[in-house]
Amino acid sequence: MRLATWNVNSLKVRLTHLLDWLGRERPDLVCLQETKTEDANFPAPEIERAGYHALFSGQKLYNGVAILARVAPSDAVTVLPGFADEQKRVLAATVDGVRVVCVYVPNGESVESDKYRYKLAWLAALRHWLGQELQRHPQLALLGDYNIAPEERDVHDPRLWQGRVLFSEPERAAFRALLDLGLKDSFRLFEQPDRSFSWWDYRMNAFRRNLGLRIDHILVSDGLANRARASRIDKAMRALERPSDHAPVITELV
DNA sequence: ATGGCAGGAAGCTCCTGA
Repeated sequence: MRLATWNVNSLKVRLTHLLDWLGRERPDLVCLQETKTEDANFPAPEIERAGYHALFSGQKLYNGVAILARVAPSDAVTVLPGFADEQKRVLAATVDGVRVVCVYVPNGESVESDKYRYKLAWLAALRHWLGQELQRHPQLALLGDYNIAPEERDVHDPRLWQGRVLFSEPERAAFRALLDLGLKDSFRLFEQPDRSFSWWDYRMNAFRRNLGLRIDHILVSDGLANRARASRIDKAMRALERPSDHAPVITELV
């Protein structure tokens, strides 16, 4: 079973890239973030023609998440229980016996921002809910744009990013708190190239210079970790014309 | 160098992202 996550930064703009990529990689399951697409405008026919069922929870302008799966998903949830939120950032469903949770974690803007406090509160609510989900679903995967680089090796210049949003200690602590629930960072279960990142700023030729962060992750429960066989970042998608600023992350399970 | 680049909605500029 091949699991993937990709922040597409507008599904409308990235649809051709997505369909080409689905045909080439044939993932069994894909979590999308930043679809920026209202449900009424979701390109369900094109996705279905590519061989995928689609669940989606979107809104105009910002946010928006979707789950694409070759097997029909069931038991969908579109809200973070106990956390009133207008923003469409969560989608969970069961796919082929695996509980899949797709998240678009708030960016936070800066550590001084109200959005940063919202980010930390949101992450606390996610952790609380996931604790319950794991009790019910030992085979669980949490995929998405976490907007957190967990370790120094996930940041092109840790000294530059020290204390800043996406790499601040409270955010990294929130990430570790997710691991403490019994989740593993599937990318780090395998040997990886140095300076592996999943996001590069559009500006300053950041991609060409590989000035990136690894902020998109696939965490798997202990019940799934022993099925993991490989994980990688599909950096080539960031090199295309008119790319998303994020590259897809793919984890293979037996 | 708080710059730069991209998407969306609006409408010739602004907000947000990371």
